[in-house]
Amino acid sequence: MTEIQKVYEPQAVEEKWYSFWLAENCFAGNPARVSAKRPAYSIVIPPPNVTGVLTLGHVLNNTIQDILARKARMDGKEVLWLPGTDHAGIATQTAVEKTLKKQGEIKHRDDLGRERFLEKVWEWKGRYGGIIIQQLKKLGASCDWSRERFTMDPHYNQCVQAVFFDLYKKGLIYRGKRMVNWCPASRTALSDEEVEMKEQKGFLYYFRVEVREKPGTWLTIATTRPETIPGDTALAVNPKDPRYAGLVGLHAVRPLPVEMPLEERLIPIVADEHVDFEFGTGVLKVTPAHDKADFEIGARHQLPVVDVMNQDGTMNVLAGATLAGLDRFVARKKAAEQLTELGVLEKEEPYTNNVGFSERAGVPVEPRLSEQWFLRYPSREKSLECVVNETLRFHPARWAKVYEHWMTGLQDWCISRQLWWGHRIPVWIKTAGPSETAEGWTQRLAAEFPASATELVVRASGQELHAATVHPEVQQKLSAEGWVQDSDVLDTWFSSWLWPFATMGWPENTETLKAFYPTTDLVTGPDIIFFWVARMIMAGYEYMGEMPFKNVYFTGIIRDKQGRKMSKSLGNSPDPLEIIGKFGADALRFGVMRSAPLGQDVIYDEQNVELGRNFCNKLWNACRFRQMQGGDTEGEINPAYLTGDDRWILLRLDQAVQEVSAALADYRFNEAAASLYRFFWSEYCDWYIEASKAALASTDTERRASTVAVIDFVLGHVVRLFHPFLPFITEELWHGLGYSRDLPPDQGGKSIMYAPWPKPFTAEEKAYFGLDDAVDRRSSSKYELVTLGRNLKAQFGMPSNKRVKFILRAAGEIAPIDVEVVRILVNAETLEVVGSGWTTPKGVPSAANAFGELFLPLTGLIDVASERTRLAKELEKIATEVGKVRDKLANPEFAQKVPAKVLAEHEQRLADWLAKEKQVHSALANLPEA
RNA sequence: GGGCGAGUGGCGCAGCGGUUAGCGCAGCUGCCUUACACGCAGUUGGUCGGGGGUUCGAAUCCCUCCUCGCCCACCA
Repeated sequence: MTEIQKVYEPQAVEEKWYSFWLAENCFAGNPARVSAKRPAYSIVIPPPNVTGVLTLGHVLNNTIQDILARKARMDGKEVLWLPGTDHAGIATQTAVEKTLKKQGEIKHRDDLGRERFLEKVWEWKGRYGGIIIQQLKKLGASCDWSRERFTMDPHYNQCVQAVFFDLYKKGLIYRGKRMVNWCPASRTALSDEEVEMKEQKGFLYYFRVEVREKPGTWLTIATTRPETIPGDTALAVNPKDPRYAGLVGLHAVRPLPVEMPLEERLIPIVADEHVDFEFGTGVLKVTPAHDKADFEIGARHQLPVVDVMNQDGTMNVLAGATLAGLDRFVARKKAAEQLTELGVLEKEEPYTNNVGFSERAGVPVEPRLSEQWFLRYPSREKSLECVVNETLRFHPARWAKVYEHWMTGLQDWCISRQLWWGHRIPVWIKTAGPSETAEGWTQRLAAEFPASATELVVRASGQELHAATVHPEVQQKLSAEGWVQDSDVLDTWFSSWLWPFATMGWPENTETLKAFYPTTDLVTGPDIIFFWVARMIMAGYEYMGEMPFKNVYFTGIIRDKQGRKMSKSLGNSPDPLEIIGKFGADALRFGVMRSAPLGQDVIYDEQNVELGRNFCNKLWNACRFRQMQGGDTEGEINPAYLTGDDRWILLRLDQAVQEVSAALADYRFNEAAASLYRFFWSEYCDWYIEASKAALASTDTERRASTVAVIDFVLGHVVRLFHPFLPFITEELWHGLGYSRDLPPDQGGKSIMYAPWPKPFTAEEKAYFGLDDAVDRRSSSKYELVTLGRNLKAQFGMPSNKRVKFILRAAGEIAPIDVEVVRILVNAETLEVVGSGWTTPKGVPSAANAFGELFLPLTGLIDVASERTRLAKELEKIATEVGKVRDKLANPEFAQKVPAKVLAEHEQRLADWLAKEKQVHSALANLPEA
C-alpha cells in the first residue's frame, strides 16, 4: 500500500484492478492450457436480456459464478466463464415497439413493416445492448469477454437453423392447427410455460336454454364467459347423469347472436365423460374455439369450431352484431345484458377462478386455435435419468423432484411466435399445384444443388408443401420459385437451449468444446428450470451426446425487507450501480453472499452491504496495522519463538481454511462467508492482534520478527481466502503487502487470482509448529480469564479505559510473555503475578477459571451488598445446572444406556460446575462484613 | 387438489438426538485504549409455531394441526 489511508476507498482501487485484469488477460480461458494437471473448469453465463439493466438478482447470480470461477483459478484449474446476452424476443420487441409508440413514430409495428422495424430493434440493441455487460464488469465479474456471444449472432443463427432443420428431419418438429395460448396483447402464441395461473374474481352466469324437441323444457347452464356463447356448438352432459339422460341427442336453442335465425342456433346435446355433474348445473356449454377442454370434446363429437374472436382479443362478426368489435371483457358484460334482455339470465354469482395470464404482457391469455409449429422434445429419457441418478446434480437437491415431475408429464412445445424479432423459421411454404409433390421438388432441387441433399426436406402438409432447408442457395431458389418463407420466428428459448455448446463453436468440434464441454457448474434461478435448464439438458444430450453441465446451483429470489419480490412496479428494486458507488462492489458482493443461504430466498437489506463495507474497512486496517510494524515481508516463522497466541491463531486459521473450503465445495456460500467473517474479525482482530501487541512491543528482535512472520502468514492466507468474495480489495492488499513479490506470475506473482488456494496444515507442519489441542485450550482459557477480568471492571462501574492494577494468581507455570498479554488484554496498568501461597485480602473481587485467578484490588471502593447479590445470583444459576446434571446422572437408565463418552462428558461437566461453585463460595466468603 | 420450502430472542439466520440453545444486526452501558468510531469493551432479550408421541435424553426423530411463501393442476 503506497498510501496509507485510515479508510478504505474502493472506487479507485476497483477501477485500477479491473483494468489491470483486462490488460493482463487474466480472465481468458485457453483450451490449449488444459491438461491432466490443469483440469478445465467452465461456466456459461445465463445470458441476460440484451437490453436489460443489472438488478440485484443478477448481482446474486453473477457473484456466485464469479466466486466459483475465481476459486477454481486458485485451485489451479483452467477457467472459462463464458459471457453473453440473449435477444429475448417478446421482451425486446415489446420494449422497442412501446418506445416507438411513445415517441409518436408509429401506432403499431405494422406501420413500419418487418424490415424497417427490425432495423429499429437492431439500432436499439446497438444503443443499449452493452449496458448490462459494463455493469457486470463493475461487479468484478471475471468473464472471458473476448468470447462474448449474442443469441442472434450470425453463427448462433446458423446453429438455431441447423437444429430446427435436424429436428424437422427427424420428424420431431411438426406444424399443426391446435389450441394454443394466445396473447392478445403481443398477438402471438405462447408456450405453456409462459402462462401464469392467477386467481381472478369474476362471475358465474346462469342462463337457460330451451330444448327444441321438448318445448317448455329448459336447461340451465353456468358459465364464466357468456361472450363466447355465439361460439358454442354443443351442450354437454355427463352420460351417467340421470337428470339429463333423456336429452342426449336432442338439440338446444343457443340464445346468441340474437339476430341469427333460430334454425342456425340449434346445437346438439352430447354426452361426454369430461363433464363434472357436481359443478354448476351439470350442463356444460361447449366452445371448441375458445377452450382447450371444449376443443377436445368438440373433436370427440365432430363439432364445428366457431371462432368468434379476433387476434387482438376483440369479438368478430361471428359473435353477432352487438358484440362485434368489442373487447372480450366488455363483450362479456354486454352478453350478460343481452341474456337479461332475453329473460334467460337466471342469476350471476361472484366467482373466483384460475385464469392463465401471459407472463410477459400481463393480460389473460386466450385459448385459440391456430396453425403453429410444435416440437416433440428429443432425448427425454437420458435427460430425466441423469438427474434422477444424480450424474447431473441439482443444488439444493430438492429441485430434482420438480424437474422429474415436469419431465414426466412433458407436453409438446409450441415453438413458433408471431413476432419479428427472433430467429425466423427456415421453412418455405407453397400451396401444392396440380402434379406438384414433395418428392418431385426434392428431386428437382437435389439435381440443381447436389450439395443440398442433407440440407433439404420437402414434405406435404395437407394442401401445402413445406420445404425446410438451411442451404442458402436452395433458400434463394425457393423464393424465386414462388415459395414463401414462414413469417414466424422461434421462441427465444429455442435459441437459449443451445447456449452451452452453440457459444463454444458447435457444430464444429472446436478445441473449446473439447476442453470445456460439458461445463462444470450452471448458476441460475429455479424460475427458469423448465424454460431453460431442462431444455438445455435435452439439447445437450441430443447434439453433444452429453449433459451440458455437471452441477446446477439454484439461487434464491431476492426480496425486500418485507419479503416482497423485487419489481420495477413496486419500486423496491434498488440500482446495484448506486449501491456499488456508495459502498463498493466488494461490499455489495459480501453483503449479498453473507445473507444468501443455499437455495433460500435472499432478503436484501442495505444494512448487509454496509456491513460488507465495514468489513472491507476492517480488513484494510488490519493490513495497515501489519504494514506499520515494518520488518521483512513473509519472514521465516521460527517455532522456537512462537507464543501461545501465535500457535492458537495458526490453529484457528487451519480450522477456517477447512471450513471455508468445505463450504465452498458444497455451494454453501453464506457459511463460507460467515466462517471467514468470524475467523478474521473475532479471532484474528479481536484476540490475536491485540495479544500480539505484547510480542510486537518486545525488545527481543527475534521474537518480534517471528510474530510479524506469523501475521504475514495469516494475512497472506486471509486475503487469498477472501479473494473469491472480495476480488478488488484483496488484490490491492496482496500487492500492497508485497505477498506477490517472490511468486511466479502464474502463481500469484501477477495477480492474487492465480495464487494457490490455502490448504490445511499437514500433520508434519502441525508438529513442526507445535500445534495441538492443549495449545488451543490453554490460549482459549487465557482469553476466557481476560473476559472475566474485563467483566470485573465493568461490574464495578469502571470505564473500560481506566487503567487499574490487577493481580494474577496463575494456575500453573506462566510464561512472561503471557503475563504481558493478559495485562494488555485486560487493559491493566500493572499485572502483579503472585504465587499459590498468596493470601487473598478481604474484600477484593476476583474471577477464576482453569488458567488462574484474577483479582481487582479496589481498596474499599466496592459495593459489598451488590457484589454479594451478584455472587448469590451466580450461585443460584450454578445450583440449577448442577441439579440438572446430577438428576441425569442419578437416573439409573441414563447410566446404563448412554454411551461411555457421553457419560464421561456429563461427569466432567458436573465437576466443572462444582469447581466453579467452590470458587464463588470462597469469593463470597472473602467479602468483608457488610 | 397435489408437491415443495419455511416457522428458534425486535430483525436476519445457525444448530437437526446429549452444549450452560449459538451468531450477526439492532438495543442498552461504558470508551476517540496510536490498525480501524465503517471502531473497542461489556451487556439486556429466546425454551425453539400449537398439540400428541418415541427416547434415559428432543429445537433436533415420528404423527397431527396452524400460519406464511413458492411450484404444479383443462372443473365450465
